[in-house]
Amino acid sequence: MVAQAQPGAARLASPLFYTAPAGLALSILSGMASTQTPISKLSEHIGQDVTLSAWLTDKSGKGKLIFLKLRDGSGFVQGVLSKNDVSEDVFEAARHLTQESSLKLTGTVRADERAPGGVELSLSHVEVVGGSGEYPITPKEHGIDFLQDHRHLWLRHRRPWAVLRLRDAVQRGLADFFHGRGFIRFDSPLFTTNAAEDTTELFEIDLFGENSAYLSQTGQLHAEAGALAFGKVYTFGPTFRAEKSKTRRHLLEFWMIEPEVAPSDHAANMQLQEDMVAFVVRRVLETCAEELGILGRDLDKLRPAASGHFPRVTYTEALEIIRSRIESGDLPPNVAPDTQPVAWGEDLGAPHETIVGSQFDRPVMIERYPAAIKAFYMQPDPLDPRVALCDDMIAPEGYGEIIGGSQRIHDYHLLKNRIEEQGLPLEPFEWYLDLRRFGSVPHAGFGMGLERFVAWISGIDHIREAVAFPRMLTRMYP
RNA sequence: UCGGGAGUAGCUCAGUGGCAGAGCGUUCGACUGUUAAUCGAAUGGUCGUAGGUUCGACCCCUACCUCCCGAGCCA
Repeated sequence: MVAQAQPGAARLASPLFYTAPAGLALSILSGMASTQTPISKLSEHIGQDVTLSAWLTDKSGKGKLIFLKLRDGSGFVQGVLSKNDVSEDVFEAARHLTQESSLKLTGTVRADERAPGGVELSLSHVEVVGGSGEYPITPKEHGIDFLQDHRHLWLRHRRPWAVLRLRDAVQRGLADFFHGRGFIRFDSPLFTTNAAEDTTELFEIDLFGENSAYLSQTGQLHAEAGALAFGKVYTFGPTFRAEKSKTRRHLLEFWMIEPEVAPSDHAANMQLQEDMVAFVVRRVLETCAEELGILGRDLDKLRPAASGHFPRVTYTEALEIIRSRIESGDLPPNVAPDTQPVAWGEDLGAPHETIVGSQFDRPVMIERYPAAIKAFYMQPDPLDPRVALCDDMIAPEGYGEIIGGSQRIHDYHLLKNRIEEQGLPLEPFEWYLDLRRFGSVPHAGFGMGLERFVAWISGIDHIREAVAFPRMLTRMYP
């Protein structure tokens, strides 16, 4: 069970904070705002006295020295408390500080080779703002189930800190990329009445008894309406898939960015994917050295993707790669040795994607899958109608599919036939067919799963860590 | 849904058909440079749940629950 902080102890430790009259509290808070120094800025204040608010992540002692490991959200630093520098009361109280107590500290910033990060605080005063009970996540090892149960607290630790800051950097990079190219953000609804693909993957929502709706599994169809109105749009938001998948690549609720461009075609669509991924990888390499370092990410495995030039292979070529790799017995370590080759017309499984991905040092795009195994809205290749003008982008290092995209059918009759062939009802798609009745044009787009992308960038082995509070078959709490 | 693995102290795990264990954490004490500090002491249990076999079950059997890994499906 989660240990509770003891409010009584906190009040005792800092009576002023809890009992001060409103006016006084306000002046304290405004004073804090003007003098607080974030840990990330400490290196700009060497030799100066600073005040900061932070949480205690760990503590160790050496007789008349106490080392406080501090975190304030912006970064991490060590504070040193020497018995000679502070009053007996402060030193004695510091000896008994508990993990994750929130503190207000005053001290001198000092460059010190012995400190990780090169900067250290010589503390002159420490005051407890909020006490902490027996904090469950210790500096020792924990299992994933325990950590997930305490995700609300686990977020405070280094690894989630690094991953979720990378997620933020990726999201900002994506927004900058698209706006730099004249896209507008155009967000699709989350309640929908029609499935883009298989209805078994939809979460049904009861709407006041009479009607039902579904949680959106893609924003693409509505984004197509946006593209025909604005030219270049992207939707970005949560999507929901009722897949009973228990793998490192699946969430029930995940965030997807879906650009859609009109007019556009298959070739331009693939180039856009490559440019987007390369741009964001470059951005992360430039701005997130600390986060990548905390995660121990091998940057040499990330750098090739920053320079673009992603290989493209057709589905048919991919089958040949898979067949020859299986025949030679040269399989990646995480692919089962009994993996079978794929016959033309069958879909690729995750192990097959891993085999193809392992051929290259950067993402690879597999294009022109058989139309029969792909979604109804994908444009058939005019040179070979058996295949669709579509592609999947496979991340290296076994991270699997991060993007799926296609040129969309722009011909009214062809689209209507495809909907009917799939056994889907026409009525919910009337608005979608309207897009072809009125000034249709070849257009294309794709969807990228944010958490899969972040997992690859971070080098973490499961996408549940790429989102603050993952929603999975076995996880709805906290 | 299918296949494999696991469930014992707050955490990570060992364990044997016959008295329930270790390390870490926590608490107290020592130590002026710790980095998962070290040293000494204290603290800690419905052995996932229910039933069965047995003189005796944490251990063997059955069912169920939960989690982990993989497959399918996908981003």
